[in-house]
Amino acid sequence: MNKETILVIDDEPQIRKLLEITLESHNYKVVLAETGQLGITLMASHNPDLVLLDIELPDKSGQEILKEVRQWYTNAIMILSVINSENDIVNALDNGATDYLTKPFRTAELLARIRNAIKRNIPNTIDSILVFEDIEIDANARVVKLNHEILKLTTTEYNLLILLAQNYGRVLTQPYILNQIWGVGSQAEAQYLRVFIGTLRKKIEANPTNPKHIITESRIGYRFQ
Amino acid sequence: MNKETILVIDDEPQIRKLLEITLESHNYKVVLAETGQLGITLMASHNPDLVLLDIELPDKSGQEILKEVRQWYTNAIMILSVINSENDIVNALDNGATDYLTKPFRTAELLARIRNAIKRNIPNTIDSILVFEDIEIDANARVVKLNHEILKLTTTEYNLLILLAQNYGRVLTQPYILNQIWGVGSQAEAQYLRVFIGTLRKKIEANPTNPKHIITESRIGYRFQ
DNA sequence: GTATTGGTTTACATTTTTTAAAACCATAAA
DNA sequence: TTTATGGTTTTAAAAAATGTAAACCAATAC
Repeated sequence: MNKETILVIDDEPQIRKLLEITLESHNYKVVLAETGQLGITLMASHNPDLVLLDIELPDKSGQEILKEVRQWYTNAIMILSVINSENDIVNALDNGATDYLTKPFRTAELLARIRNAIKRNIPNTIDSILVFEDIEIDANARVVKLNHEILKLTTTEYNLLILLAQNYGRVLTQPYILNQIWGVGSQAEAQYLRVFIGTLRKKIEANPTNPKHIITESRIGYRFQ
Repeated sequence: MNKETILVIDDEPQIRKLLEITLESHNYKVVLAETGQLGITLMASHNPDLVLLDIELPDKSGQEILKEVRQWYTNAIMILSVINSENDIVNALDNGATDYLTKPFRTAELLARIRNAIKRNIPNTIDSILVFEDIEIDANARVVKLNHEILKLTTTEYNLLILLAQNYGRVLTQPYILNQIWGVGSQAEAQYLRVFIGTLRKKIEANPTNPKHIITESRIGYRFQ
């Protein structure tokens, strides 16, 4: 499964570093922002599963950010703050914060509250469905259909197809594909790729010998269309 | 609009009285319980919008209550406790508490957290009856029928089936299922899942060796159809 | 106390997937 | 025609994941 992404918006470098290390060691993907404005941009571009938001930022107050982003951002926003005033807490919660934790926080509690908050996120219903003539890929459900019939693909086959399909029309080089699917340092295993391209073609091409979807670009790589 | 109902489970009469007055003056309907056992009964009969649960009760620990009722009660449960130990907080949240507030609490903060928690309740009974060919699931009545015959399912079997059925057509990863059914940190117990998938298949599949409903997606998880 | 029920564990058989190697094919350059 | 290059197919072996039966244990009902 994909790692969950957490965006940290805090102006203190030490806090950012601390959170980055803590969260990454618990298998989250971490994105950092130093200012509120950058934070908002990153929320829009990365759509993180959770935002850790410092309420006091140099450029913009956390309360303002909350009001602004709650128009379109629906995942969890947890406030981290040195301020323990009741007024701030009430305002933050009423402005749409999911939770409010005062600094200094305890790590295990923070992590438990993060798990809790992410669990309550409303699952994204915008189905990312890609359709290419007879092939239909629903990345959300992890289901691929050929002529409306569900196809059985192995993990590697599926990952490869997704990679190609998400870059349809574009030639992906062999080293790039190998790195994406088999990880770094697998250039030597260029042979695997041919094997899996072969099995994929057998499953999705009407005529595997004369492929319509997975096109070989000799000496370069492959292209999906 | 109908008044929102809050169930208070606490053994101290002064706290009950205080909460009753505070909450009623903010236009909530309040139900009181002195013991854990009575609290559970009232949760079942009144289905309150939120439960305020003291973690230390004479007859039953709040943690036990949490584990027990989270099988069927989905609205918010807020823990109120004099205990401020990190361990208790983490356990409560991982056992399904919505929030954890230490006594003495501040009234405005409590009210803001209550508003916040109730807002996040998942509205009930939207599509409580699911039908898949020979299988009929009435989540409201907690009844599953196979060819119009009522099936006897254990709690775990039922929860697993509901989880799969509510996400029909979508592949659910093993870690996700484990977290949903057995709680946080149960990835190690991947074996349970196989056993229960097995027993479920025996009960709902015409031919358990060649399942039509619960499909295995090797290395990923399972899909219901 | 005994029986029953449901959840947990263990052990092992079975199946699926991945890796690896080798044989084979097609095409174009020498 | 031969050789080099890249691509495809087949097969075998290894590794990993899945399924199933049965033993075990705790809680509850009788």
